[in-house]
Amino acid sequence: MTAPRKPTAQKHGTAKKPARSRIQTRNRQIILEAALEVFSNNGFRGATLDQIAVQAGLSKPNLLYYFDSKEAIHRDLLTRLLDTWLDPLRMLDPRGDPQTEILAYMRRKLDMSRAYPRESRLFANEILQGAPRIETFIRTELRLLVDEKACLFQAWADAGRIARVDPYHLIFSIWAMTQHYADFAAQIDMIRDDGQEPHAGAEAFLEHLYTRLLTP
Amino acid sequence: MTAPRKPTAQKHGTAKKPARSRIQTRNRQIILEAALEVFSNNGFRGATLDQIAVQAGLSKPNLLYYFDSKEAIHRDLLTRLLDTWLDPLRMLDPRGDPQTEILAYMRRKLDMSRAYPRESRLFANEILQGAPRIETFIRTELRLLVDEKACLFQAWADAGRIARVDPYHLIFSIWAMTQHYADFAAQIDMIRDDGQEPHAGAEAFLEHLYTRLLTP
DNA sequence: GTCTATACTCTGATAGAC
DNA sequence: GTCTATCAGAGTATAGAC
Repeated sequence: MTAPRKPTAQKHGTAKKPARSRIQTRNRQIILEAALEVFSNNGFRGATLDQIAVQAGLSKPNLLYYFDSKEAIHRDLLTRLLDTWLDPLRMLDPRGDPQTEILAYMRRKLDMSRAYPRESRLFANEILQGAPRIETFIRTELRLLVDEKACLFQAWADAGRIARVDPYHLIFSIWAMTQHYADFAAQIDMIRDDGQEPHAGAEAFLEHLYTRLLTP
Repeated sequence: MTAPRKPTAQKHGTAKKPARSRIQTRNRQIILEAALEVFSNNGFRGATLDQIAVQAGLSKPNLLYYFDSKEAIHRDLLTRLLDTWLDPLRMLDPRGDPQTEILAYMRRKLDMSRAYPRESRLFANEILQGAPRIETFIRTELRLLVDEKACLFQAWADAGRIARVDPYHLIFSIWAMTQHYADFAAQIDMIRDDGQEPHAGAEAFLEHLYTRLLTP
């Protein structure tokens, strides 16, 4: 079964990525999935290893066999999240039609918020606490990308291709609007009190809103 | 010194509100102020009585002389908050001009978010965790008020006095947009990286946005 | 009313058998 | 790799002197 693996001599000096067996990868995945559930609902301090262990169907010491610490699990989760967090904005094409592009961006963010509400809440928890663990990410990668796209929006406005609006507030508003349906889902559910998912009707509303806002 | 107080016979059966001396009221106030600071930055589980005690300049046991428990401090804080949380929406006048009224409501929410960012984050923390302690409030008082105003917005739209938009999403969007500047202030500050307060420019942007959206 | 000392519980992490 | 047992520290709450 297991093909005789070479000693995997870690060619590149420091043993950064220890080769992982199938069962290792699988269990790490199970733990991360469970941890996402628990961290997103309770925040870092509110979550306990016990909860995560139960959710994962593993024992507490076993969790710590796969990860160095509670902190390490959380860090891993955040790192993976940030990796994809920027994609929707990155995909925004400077050569496309301005209004179409911005609406498509809003739609991608809304889709992410619907497909990955736990990731959104994990992120929201982190920002609410002052973003201690992702400050670098925000100050560098995110900031750079936002500046770049804000510049583009400004150029579009200057050229009369979209209405004159502050490009930064435009981006903030898209974040606020789309993430709200994931982060405040509990409130929305309780107010609606029908069986509908919190995002129901949001796309049509936001399309209408941003079309109105951006048409020159 | 202490004037011989009558046994304060608590006329109304159960001793609900023990009469409080000046120093009691004052210290309770100091504790609540400190607790707001700590809870809003760390969430309920993330906050410790030690932090609150230091922030308040009192000893830990002294905190528990004025409040029964950590939970009690938090509950008191939330109760006071919810009391005023609905005011901006309550003030919305059915007899006023629709667009003016909705814009004024947005402005009041934005002003609250600027003047009371810690309260906003306290609330956000609570919702993020699934609103366990304020579920009743949301399902009754808040829901009732929202339903009432949503009904009004619908009537205004039917009468052609504002554009046709989903009234619930309209309200959600105002919450999302205005609270974002308090709840995600850390992120906004890091992206802007000028000295400006997070709310800078928000009012003009949102006025423009909602004027565009609502004009029939 | 306020403080020091302390009891007790929860939780992150480790030891060591299997 | 996984488990039981357990430690050490943090954190809420109480006792009791002043």
